[in-house]
Amino acid sequence: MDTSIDHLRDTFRATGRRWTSQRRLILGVLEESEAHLDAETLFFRAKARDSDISLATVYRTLAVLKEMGLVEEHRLGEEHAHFEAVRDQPHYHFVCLGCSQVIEFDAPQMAQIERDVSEREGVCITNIHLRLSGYCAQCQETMGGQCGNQE
Amino acid sequence: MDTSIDHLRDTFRATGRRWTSQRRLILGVLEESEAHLDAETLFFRAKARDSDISLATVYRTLAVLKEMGLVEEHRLGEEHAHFEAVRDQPHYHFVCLGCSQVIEFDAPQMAQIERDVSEREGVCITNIHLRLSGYCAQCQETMGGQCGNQE
DNA sequence: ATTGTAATTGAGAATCATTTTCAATAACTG
DNA sequence: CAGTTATTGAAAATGATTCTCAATTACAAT
Repeated sequence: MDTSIDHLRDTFRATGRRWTSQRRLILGVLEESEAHLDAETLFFRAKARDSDISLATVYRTLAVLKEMGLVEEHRLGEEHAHFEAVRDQPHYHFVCLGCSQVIEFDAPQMAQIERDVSEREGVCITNIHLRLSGYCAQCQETMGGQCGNQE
Repeated sequence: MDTSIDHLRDTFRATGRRWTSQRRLILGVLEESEAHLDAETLFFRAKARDSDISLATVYRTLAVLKEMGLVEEHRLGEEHAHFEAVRDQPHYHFVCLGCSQVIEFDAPQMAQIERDVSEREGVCITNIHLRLSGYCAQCQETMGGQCGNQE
């Protein structure tokens, strides 16, 4: 039978890439994690299972997985990138400026925006990044109900 | 009379900040530029008028202007940040993966998304970053009509 | 205007995330 | 199994941004 892992391996081979233990490992960690891992966190989780893996390999593998459309990169804060395995339905992110928690949400209106912009500007859209920021319910309480305007 | 520049100076003073020639210069360059300058470009344009200004001051000033809500920072590519003076109506960005051109657009549907998310999640939203990427009309032609899916 | 003070500056060093180099290794091909 | 070459680990390199520190300068109070 043709498992999803087998299929993945073939996808790698078909593009002249190799299906290495490091790549299997990194993809595994990504898929079984809550989303939004940064490279460092991913590196430590991978290292727990293969103490020889290097941070450079993590970055290289993430680049390959992005190229293959299996992983998305997000800038949730200004600092460093976060990565998540691509899932079926698209989703967007809210980041709390107080506690840094990330809330995922869907927004059906995006489809319309995409259509509008494509048509109006004649462009072809392949990626959508929507990031809202502000304060989550708890942080609003802590701050006494105010809700400023800095990022 | 109370010009907008006078008002700006007072805003600086009121928060214990100083209204320096460097800050005036940087704000000036930002406001008379097409949007989306990166720090380096801004630095060179400022340097043309004050050869002593340093890149560190550009970054420091941008940080202050962001804090004051006068400037927004965007990640239009993965590499470095771009900055633009805040204008009245919000707008969003499309970035062409072929030629890197940036197209600004408005999306009235965002207001509804903002309301939906605020209510559903109990959050308070202070910032919205929407970035679409893909291929502009010209780049689509050059590539022969295909429109892939990598960022 | 003069002076004291504290914010700001320029220059360069430092930091942080990420990428590259290079020799050694290991995945695939025949 | 052997040859080719993509991939790897380690460390150096890069690029963007931030920090350090002594010198300067804006502002407030004389």
